[in-house]
Amino acid sequence: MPRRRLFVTTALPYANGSFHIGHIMEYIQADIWVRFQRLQGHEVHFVGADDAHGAPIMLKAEAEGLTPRELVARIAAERPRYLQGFHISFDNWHSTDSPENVELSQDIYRRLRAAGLITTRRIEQFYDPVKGMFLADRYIKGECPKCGAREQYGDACENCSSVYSATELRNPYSTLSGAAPVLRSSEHHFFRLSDPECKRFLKQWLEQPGRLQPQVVNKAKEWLEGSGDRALADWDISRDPPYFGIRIPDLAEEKYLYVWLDAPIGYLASLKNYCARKGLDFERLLADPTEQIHFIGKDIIYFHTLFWPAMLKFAGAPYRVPDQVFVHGFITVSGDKMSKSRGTGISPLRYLELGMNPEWLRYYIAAKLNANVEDLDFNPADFIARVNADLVGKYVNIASRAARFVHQYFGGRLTGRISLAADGTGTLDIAQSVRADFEAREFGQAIRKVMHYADLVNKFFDSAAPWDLVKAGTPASLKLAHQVCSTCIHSFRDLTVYLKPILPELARGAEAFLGDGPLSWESLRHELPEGAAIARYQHLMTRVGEKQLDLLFDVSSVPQAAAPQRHAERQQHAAKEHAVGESISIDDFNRLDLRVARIARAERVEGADKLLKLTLDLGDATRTVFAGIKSSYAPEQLEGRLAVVVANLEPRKMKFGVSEGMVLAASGEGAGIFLVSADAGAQPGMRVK
RNA sequence: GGCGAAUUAGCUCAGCUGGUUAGAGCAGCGGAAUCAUAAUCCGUGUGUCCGGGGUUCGAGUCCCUGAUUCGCCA
Repeated sequence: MPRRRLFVTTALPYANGSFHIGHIMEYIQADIWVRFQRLQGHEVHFVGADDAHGAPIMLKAEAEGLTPRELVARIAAERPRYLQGFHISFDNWHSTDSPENVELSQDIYRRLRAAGLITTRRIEQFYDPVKGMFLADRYIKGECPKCGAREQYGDACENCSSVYSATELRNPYSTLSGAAPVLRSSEHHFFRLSDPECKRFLKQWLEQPGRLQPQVVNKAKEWLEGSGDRALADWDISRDPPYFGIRIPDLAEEKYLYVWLDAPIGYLASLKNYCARKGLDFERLLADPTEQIHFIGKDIIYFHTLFWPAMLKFAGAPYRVPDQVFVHGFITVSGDKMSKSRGTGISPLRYLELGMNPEWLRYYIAAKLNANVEDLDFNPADFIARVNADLVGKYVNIASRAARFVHQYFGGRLTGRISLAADGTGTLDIAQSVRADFEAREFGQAIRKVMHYADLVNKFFDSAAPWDLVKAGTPASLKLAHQVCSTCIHSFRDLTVYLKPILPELARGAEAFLGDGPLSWESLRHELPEGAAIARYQHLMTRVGEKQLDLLFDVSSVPQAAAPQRHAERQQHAAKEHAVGESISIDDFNRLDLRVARIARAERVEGADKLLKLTLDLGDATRTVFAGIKSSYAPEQLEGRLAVVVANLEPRKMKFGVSEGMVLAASGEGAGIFLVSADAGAQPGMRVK
């Protein structure tokens, strides 16, 4: 097998927020593939980076009183904890806000300009006169020109789902300052994606067999070959100041490259930074026969199958077009889309903080991943069953049950293996097919085969019953017992090789037990020698506890980070997460039992920073509720007031007592909590709807 | 609204170009064993393969149509 050289990346996370479970899933997928390739003996360079530029970061930093760099640095500082925590084996982690990226981005821009693929033209856009900046659609709201719905963003109406441009909104205002935006023109730079030569190249690139998943090719071709108003448009790649980004070079006027142009170049910047660190030649490393492979989510197919290959192609050598782009779906939790606001998301940090084994998650994700662009569902009960049954019950159990005999009766030394089945169909040779599955990212299929193998070994052990053989105590029965147990250990070693890309730490423990040094795919070709000594068996993995999962999902006890937001993307309306939640039916609403309550008593709580203890009169009942409103209300202000309470909220045990409901209050980004009250005349116990 | 994808056992999912009584793991139920982290082994599935039409000797698999869900686009 020729040795391959692979340059592998994962999508760059936007540096305005912590990693969420979706990022971690992608890293796990890529990491398993990368580790598999390394076990094959291939040369792999696996890099990531923070995507640091763009308006959202600039504005968020400003809101927090930081410079964009300070904000990005804060986020960057927490990355290693996650990456190490989940055993992601990046060779390098860098940032798009780096000298390498400035150099490469400007170089690519210049080359594209020289190739005649950059044009400029003046366009009119809304401008916020107070804030002094141009406004992207998601920073403009107004009334829908079609149906008149209020509070709609500048690109589409959530009410009637019509699409328009921001300038068509009625009574538009800037969400940044509240000011009415004014039209202002400015010169923009465009990448001529619609150039016939460019389209021809993309078509050929897309159709190259084996490059992309078929679904992805279809999607990209839809965009590429659209006609009329669906035709592929040129790509606006410039932004006016103020902007946190990379200057457009050779221009007197201050203009910046759009963040989506410099973001993927960050892959190369990270590689270049890595090369400098390792004393490698960047250009040589990029050149043939290196395969350039990107793992991405389905939300950014557009950028990675159109813009990115076109940029690289027409920038020319040493840049090279991606050889493969592997697209995965999203992770859902119990069938629900990940949603921080509903608390169904899994916090990777919390997972680690609870001391949960990262390899449980790696295994579970691997077991459910295939090469399709399909969403993957995290189901807690399934997670427990899968991990405990497969890893502890089947795989680890093999070593555990066989090792004792080897030590007790055979001096801790192995003999050769025998056939697993009485009929001689024996050693199950799944090495080739498991290898093909890993290569094709059909991890679920690989695991199915591996676990089938583990099943066979357990059956073999059971039917051979070495405990009876040693009891019989004849030389022949002892010899057979030795062979049976040794065979299990040999098989356990095979299984460990197969699982090593997924479970690197567990494999380390198994390697220590087997005493044969680090395992690789090559290890499958020879077995442990006659008389090889194994170490005493120690537990390799504990079971997942139900309680741990309860804690993982008990989001009410941890403050949730704000939903991380990607930067401007055509395909994603990230900003909506901050706006109105998804719609619910009237039945959903009716499930809430909201009642008017009179605050009979309000007391400070000893030892609580934020809580007040409220005794509520609901007309026919009295409730005790702990409310986190201490920062805004003195207890004596509250007594006698009317409030609105969620009466059918599950009682919640808190440090200071049981809270039997929740008092409604409003709060925003700034300080201040504002209790919702009922107008005079309302009586305690009245239903609110 | 247009285009596309999905819908298979309680759960998570396999089922290639249509072909014998539709599968796996887990859960459940019944049993065995006791080496092993109560792990393991044996037995056990009457599933409108989303609904309805059609093509065919034969359809989970092809065509049409409807429903639901989800994307992309307008």
